Amino acid sequence: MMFERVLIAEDQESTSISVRKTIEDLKIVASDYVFYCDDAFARIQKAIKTGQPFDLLITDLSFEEDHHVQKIVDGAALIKAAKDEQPGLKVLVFSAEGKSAVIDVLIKDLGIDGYVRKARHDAKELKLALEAIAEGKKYFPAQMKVLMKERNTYDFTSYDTTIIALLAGGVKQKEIPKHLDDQNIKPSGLSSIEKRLNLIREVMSFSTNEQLIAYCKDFKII
Amino acid sequence: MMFERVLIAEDQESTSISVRKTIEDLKIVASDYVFYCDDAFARIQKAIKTGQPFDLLITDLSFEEDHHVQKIVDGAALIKAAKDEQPGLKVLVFSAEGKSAVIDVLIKDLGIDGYVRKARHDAKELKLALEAIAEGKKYFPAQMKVLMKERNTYDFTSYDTTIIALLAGGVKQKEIPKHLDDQNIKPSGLSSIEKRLNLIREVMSFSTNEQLIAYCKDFKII
DNA sequence: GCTTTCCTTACGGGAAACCGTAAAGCGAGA
DNA sequence: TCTCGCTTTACGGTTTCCCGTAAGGAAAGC
Repeated sequence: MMFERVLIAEDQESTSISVRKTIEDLKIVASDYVFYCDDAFARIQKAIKTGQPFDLLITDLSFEEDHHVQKIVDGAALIKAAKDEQPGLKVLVFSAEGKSAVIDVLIKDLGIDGYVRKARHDAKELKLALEAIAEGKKYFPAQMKVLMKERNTYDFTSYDTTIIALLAGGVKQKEIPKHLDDQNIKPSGLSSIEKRLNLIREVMSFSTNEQLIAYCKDFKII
Repeated sequence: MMFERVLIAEDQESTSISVRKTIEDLKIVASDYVFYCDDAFARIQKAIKTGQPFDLLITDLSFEEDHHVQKIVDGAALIKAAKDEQPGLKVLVFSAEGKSAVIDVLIKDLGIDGYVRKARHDAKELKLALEAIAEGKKYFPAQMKVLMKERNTYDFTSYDTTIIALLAGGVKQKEIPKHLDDQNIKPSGLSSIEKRLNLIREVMSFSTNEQLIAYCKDFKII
């Protein structure tokens, strides 16, 4: 049983058009689309009030900022808000984002039903995902699992990425303890930070912090 | 006088579909589309041989790698190869890339005719760009000029990027002179390298090398 | 030929980062 | 409460990096 009412939140007009086309191909007539998260949330609320809630939300993750100031600024926040309002709402994420950590959170914390990466054959995948979710299944493509494995050379904890992000932001090592204290992150001792960095470099066979930063940028860890 | 023969190089199927739709709306019937740069180049060559060369190439910048190994891996290289083969070919870049100094290179070195950023209203912009280029004009939206102004004034020389790339590769500063000597790059003195890095950091208001590496990765300078 | 100027290199003091070791904290369990 | 085990911190010695100054060297101009 295919969906009846679908909402598309996607800021790239060109992508939005394609998604709508895919939806139409599946004979779904009651779809709606928006370019801003706040609009999406408003539509969801209104649909509930009028007794015709959406069955499915298809949303991007990153929305570009513009003059139009928004309360909800990205897809993750939109999903959270939407689920609070309508827990049974199915959610399909359609994004160019490839970072496994991000997607992991979406699955575990927000309970999304599917994920399609913007890439070659994404339109076909979108269709497959819609069909799968309509049948009550989840849809997470194989290539994603591959990505998760490939990136597993070392598990960067949020502690690691915090430190690395500070370094990349120009903060000197010996000043990192202050920053961590401000955020109530422990351990905050300089030695602990040194040790942690040393461990990471050793495991990854890096000789310098510069190399580490380059790696993290390449793999979108920060 | 609108284009007659248009080639679309875009790896995201969903985006490709939209671009094709826009093209059709403009009554262009002889369009062709591909998902890989190598295919695009082959089509261009073939079209020349059969006496029906393309008028316009619409291309993305970044193409995702997959099992299919390619000689040409990104849009910039494709444009270069295409222009070598057919100097008169008009080129419109359609990409999500927003900040990069790469765009500057595209305009100055590759002589592209237009640039449309994947964002809200990109489909409408695409249409405007096509009309402008068809009239022999260039199309670079206002928002990009702002970005170009905001862009940092520092020009990274190939010397700079060589050094920075070495750092990002894990080479220690004091070992860089050897590497430069091996490549017959002068100056190779440690002091010169230190001075150079110091200058860059000062101009860009960076406090550490880590921050510099992060910046260069973000802006695809290395 | 001889400055002048600019660029490169050499050197040295001081700061930061690196790394091993030892001490201090802290929770779990007897 | 005390001990055990683990984690965090503190503290040195060493290396590397940072940065100012001065010496060397080549090209341009008079």
